[in-house]
Amino acid sequence: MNVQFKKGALELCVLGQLLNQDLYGYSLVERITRFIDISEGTVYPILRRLEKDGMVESYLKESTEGPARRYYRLNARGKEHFQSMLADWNELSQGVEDILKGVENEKK
Amino acid sequence: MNVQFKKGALELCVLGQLLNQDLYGYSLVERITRFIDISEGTVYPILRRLEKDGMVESYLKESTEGPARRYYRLNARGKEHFQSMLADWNELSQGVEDILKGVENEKK
DNA sequence: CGTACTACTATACAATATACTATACTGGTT
DNA sequence: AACCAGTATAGTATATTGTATAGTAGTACG
Repeated sequence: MNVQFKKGALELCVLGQLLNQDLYGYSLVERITRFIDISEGTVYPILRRLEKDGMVESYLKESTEGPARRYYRLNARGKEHFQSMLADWNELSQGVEDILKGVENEKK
Repeated sequence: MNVQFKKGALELCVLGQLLNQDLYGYSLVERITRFIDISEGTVYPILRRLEKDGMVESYLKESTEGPARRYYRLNARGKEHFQSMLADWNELSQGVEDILKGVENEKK
């Protein structure tokens, strides 16, 4: 998979997952990896950045299956950010589609 | 528009435009800008990179409306590259869609 | 002489990949 | 009981790479 395509998209996916429930980093990796190849070393920096930028808040919770989990909760600002990113994403993917549209037609 | 989303996507758009006709840098900017905001300082590096990587060949052609235009022609390798990128793009955008799907449903 | 057309470059910025380190618990073997 | 492998979990440093910004410069035309 072209690496560059993922730029920004992974953050959008993380935000989308947090929209309806608090999740911890490792579970985000598991969830997203079902659809897009992503590694831990990518998710944690995203979460740190989101926290630094005031989009999410985090809290620790004990686990019976390993070390304590750090859950992330999307706050109001994060939700706005998600909506804004989603709009951009839709705009871009629509733009790409429009630009490539007709290529097949003209081809023959 | 989120800058990061465009990573890679602009190259895909350039390749798509060159699939059926040779074009020069400035015209690529004009064509793509109709759908996605892109500047000259972004297009020329992409073209240089594509040429360096053996995806396109270029040639000069005089113009009556300004300096000579450098046209770019997509070669066989470039066409393969486009198909490969397009597949990746479709895979990613499908992945993002799948991940975000259901978010609205769960919401209420 | 100003404006549009066209090519091109240098620098900075930002997100991801890679390749780690480190800790906690579980289950099996000795 | 002690050890060890494996899984779960959090985290970091460095390199790579593509785009944005802000230019320079040259040609044609009014």
